[in-house]
Amino acid sequence: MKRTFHSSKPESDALNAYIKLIRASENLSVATHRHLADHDLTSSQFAVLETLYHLGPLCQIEIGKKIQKSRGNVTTVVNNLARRKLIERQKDCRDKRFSQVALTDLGEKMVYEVFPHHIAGIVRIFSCLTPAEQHELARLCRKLGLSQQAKTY
Amino acid sequence: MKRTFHSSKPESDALNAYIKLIRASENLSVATHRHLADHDLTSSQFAVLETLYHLGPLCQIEIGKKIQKSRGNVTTVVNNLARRKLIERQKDCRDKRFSQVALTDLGEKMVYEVFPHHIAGIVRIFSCLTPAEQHELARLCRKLGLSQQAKTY
DNA sequence: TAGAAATAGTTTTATGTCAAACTAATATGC
DNA sequence: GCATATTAGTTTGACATAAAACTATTTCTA
Repeated sequence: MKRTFHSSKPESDALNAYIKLIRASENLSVATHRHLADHDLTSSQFAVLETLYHLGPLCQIEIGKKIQKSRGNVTTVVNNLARRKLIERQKDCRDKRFSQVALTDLGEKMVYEVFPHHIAGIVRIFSCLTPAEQHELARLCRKLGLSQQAKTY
Repeated sequence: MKRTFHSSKPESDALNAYIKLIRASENLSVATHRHLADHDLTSSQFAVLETLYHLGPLCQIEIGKKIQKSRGNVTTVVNNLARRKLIERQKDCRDKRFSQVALTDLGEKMVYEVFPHHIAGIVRIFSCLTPAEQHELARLCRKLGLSQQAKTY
């Protein structure tokens, strides 16, 4: 079988970079997810805990902006964390539409437990690249990211 | 608030590269997903169609290896594509455990319709990088990917 | 060759994810 | 001031995803 569409040079260059980047990112996700799963946390749950740790209590819309997820999804993830008493919702008295979401003591403890190992894992994975290579990778990814904000695909 | 864990230089280099790579990849996913959604296809559904187009009929285990997803997930995605008559399951006569999954004519038509635009979108996004930069990005991502296969995080 | 191990696939359970419809509260404009 | 916009959050429906338990079939092995 092995059919394929015709590819010009610019196409195959772009496609190759695309597939390599996607694969690298998927591998990173798998690795980090595996570690977080030891603490029964998903990536999104950890992202919420980490965000609240760094920035303090936030409303759900703000959380959504930080972790780049939809409103409905934030409701789900926050529900699952609240059920485990890792975070708390508090209705804002002034504007009852808002809920302030804050880490509980238990949630903070979880961040302390998980975060250092999380960082160490990432450092270990990236240690196959020299510092210069890490900078260059970051630069290229940033350039790629910026260019997309304008484009509609 | 703005609390943060202490970060050494190697840590912040790795973390910076990590976050930039994840973000770039997420942006790519959003862009491609938006296009595919116009044809009511998810990324996984398209990945299955594309794989079957390139390699011909495969069993579900093989599909799972190609698109890097679990057995159960392949069942789900294949079900959803089969419901729309884009693919067909055929029980293997020799070994009844296997199902050969093949594109239907309708599925092939879908690939022809979607693929060129899909490629064009990727090329457009990556056009913000020079060919040399695209090569370098691919090289760094590949290096990162390879290093992970050995490591347990 | 009969029982055990392995294999392909499905089902179940729990979570994530989005979009769209919805509710409740606040802000705006005439 | 009241009708209308907007905004924060929830709910719903459809799909994705993994892990684990399960079924059916085949292979291995003693």
